[in-house]
Amino acid sequence: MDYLLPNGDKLSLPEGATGADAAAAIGPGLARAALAIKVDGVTLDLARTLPTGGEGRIEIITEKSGEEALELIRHDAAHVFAEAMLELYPGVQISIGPPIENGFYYDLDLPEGVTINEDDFPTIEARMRAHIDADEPFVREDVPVAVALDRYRGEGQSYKVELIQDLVANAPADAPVETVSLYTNGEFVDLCRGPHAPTTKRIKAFKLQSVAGAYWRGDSSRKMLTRVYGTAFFSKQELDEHLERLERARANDHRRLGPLLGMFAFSEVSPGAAFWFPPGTAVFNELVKLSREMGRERGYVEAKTPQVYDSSLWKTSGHWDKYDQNMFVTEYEERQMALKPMNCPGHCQLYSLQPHSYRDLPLRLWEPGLLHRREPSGTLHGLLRVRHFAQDDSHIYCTEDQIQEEVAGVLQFAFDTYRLFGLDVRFELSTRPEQRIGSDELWDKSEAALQRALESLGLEYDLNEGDGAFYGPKIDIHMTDSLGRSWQLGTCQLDYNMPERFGLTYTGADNVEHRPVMIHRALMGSYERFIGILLEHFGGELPVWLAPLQAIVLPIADRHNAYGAGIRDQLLAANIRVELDDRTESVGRKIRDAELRKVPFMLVVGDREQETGQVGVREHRSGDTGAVTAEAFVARISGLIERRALRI
RNA sequence: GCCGGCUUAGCUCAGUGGUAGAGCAGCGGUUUUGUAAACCGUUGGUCGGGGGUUCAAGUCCCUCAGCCGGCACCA
Repeated sequence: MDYLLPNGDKLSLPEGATGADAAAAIGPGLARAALAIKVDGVTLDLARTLPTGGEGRIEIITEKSGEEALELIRHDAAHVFAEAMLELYPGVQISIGPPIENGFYYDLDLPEGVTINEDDFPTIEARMRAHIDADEPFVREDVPVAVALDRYRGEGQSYKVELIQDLVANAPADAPVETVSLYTNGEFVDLCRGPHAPTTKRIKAFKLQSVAGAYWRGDSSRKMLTRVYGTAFFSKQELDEHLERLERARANDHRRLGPLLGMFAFSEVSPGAAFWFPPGTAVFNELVKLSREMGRERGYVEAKTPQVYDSSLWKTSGHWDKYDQNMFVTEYEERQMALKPMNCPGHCQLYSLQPHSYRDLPLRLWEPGLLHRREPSGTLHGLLRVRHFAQDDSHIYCTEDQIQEEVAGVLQFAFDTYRLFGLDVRFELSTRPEQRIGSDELWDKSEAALQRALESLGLEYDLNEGDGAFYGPKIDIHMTDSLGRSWQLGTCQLDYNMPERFGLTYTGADNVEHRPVMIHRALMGSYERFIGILLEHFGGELPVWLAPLQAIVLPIADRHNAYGAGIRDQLLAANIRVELDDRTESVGRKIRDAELRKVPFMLVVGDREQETGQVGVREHRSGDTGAVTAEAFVARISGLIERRALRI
């Protein structure tokens, strides 16, 4: 059969040829370098017979193939890890061990009373190293289901038994599962779909990284297994670089930067709630001001609603049933009250307190509302997951005909917002879940409206089928933190349900009462989370308009303090966040301290500046940029702040 | 909430079951400084809280809390 190579060349191979044969036919160097072969987009072991039929496009996977190649040896490393664990901890039950982004993990059920921690890694790694040095081939074997079941029952590997049983049970009727594939390396046999590299020796560098708990099958009602994370590379150097990258990323952790910049801190007396120092509060308020200004330009109107509500409101909204575990509830004068975890019920109440005409719609209510959510202790994470936060929250009440335009407006607004920060965000469209309310026709219409809005703006998005809210589909905006963890920022959700529950109406042109549709939207999400993400994105070097401290005046000697104070006052008068460093310290010291605080502008003033009415401007990281008059500097920084410039 | 780890001065961290330490910060003094750390001195601790073992606990055990890494959760 003729196969097609990536460069367009044809490769003729006899019937029954394997991937290894293909690589050898191309050249001996490639034969040595080959890890696996990709046929029509499917990666296979080199030892497997090449499929006939199909287009026959083949590509040899080598170390140079990037992620696909790394995935192979990381998966290999997971097997070697399990192999080592079975030897070191008799009675351990193994479950699954896939490659993941940047590494692999393996979930194990350790024998009763046995735990492992990072101190055990050197021993385990040494055992893994021995298996890698032994150059054990990975051998695939397809065996009948009954054989595999017998094998794992005999070994007491109940998780493997369950996996096989589920494979059989979940197979489609027209393609029943009769065999499963086992991969053997050394004495170790693992139920595995593959593919794998030819031998363990292809793992050139690896490291176990952390141990964690993980529920079997991701189900919190099932047993918690022990998960070990690790990674593997084709060279020690790449591994070291990877570990250094992780180390450097920690420098951008907002939990480190926030206190360093004097922005916020946390205290045991209120876990999951930030204490905002004045400089952090200034940053927070800049963002609120931004959403207020941008909203006003786009027809949003600001409202204020209460913090604490009678349980009847939460019963009406449905939170009392579905969300009670996540609310702070209190009681007084024999009434049950709860702090609001969301703004929408309050906004619906506000809507219902006045009559509405179709002429009022769309009504775009905005409130930077303070929320409290009783988040489980294990979920808290700096500013990114808190119990107390404020959302740039809006609820748009509109007619069905207005949905399309309103959603497009929200997305454009989101786009405009994120562009200001240079953030590269991901949009995700989540469609109808299995458990839902409303007719399919309504869902068709809602999903189409969201999709059209995304496409009309040319936004790329991922589709999350079945992940919508029970009352409507949604578009979420995601971004990753310094360590690559994904967080949801903004959201735009269509909701036919809550207006119904609250009996909201408007009088149409036909003088008949109609039900408005509601769009929940938040763009930054919570200001807390947004600030956390911004800090990590900018590594603490926020744009001037957002910087907690925008400029600092550094007198060279004490005799310049009075002049410096004058400069500071001039900047204060122009609404610039500025300090005077009049400590009895050398300029070098003052500059170093200001650099560490990442202050965008340092204004050095000495004899020369004092005589000419100037300031010596030093920019964070760029260094001395020369002297200008104080007025010229104020004009420059004010301009940067006013137009919210991303860069100096 | 669950699994594992961690918690010593404001911060970063040392500290064999036997007298709690260093650097930085802070404070006091000297120096008056020209673009990333002047010099000298000095304050500062219920060793996260509580309980236990022991002649003796920062160190060992139990427990609670917070934090870190994951898992589940994120309406």
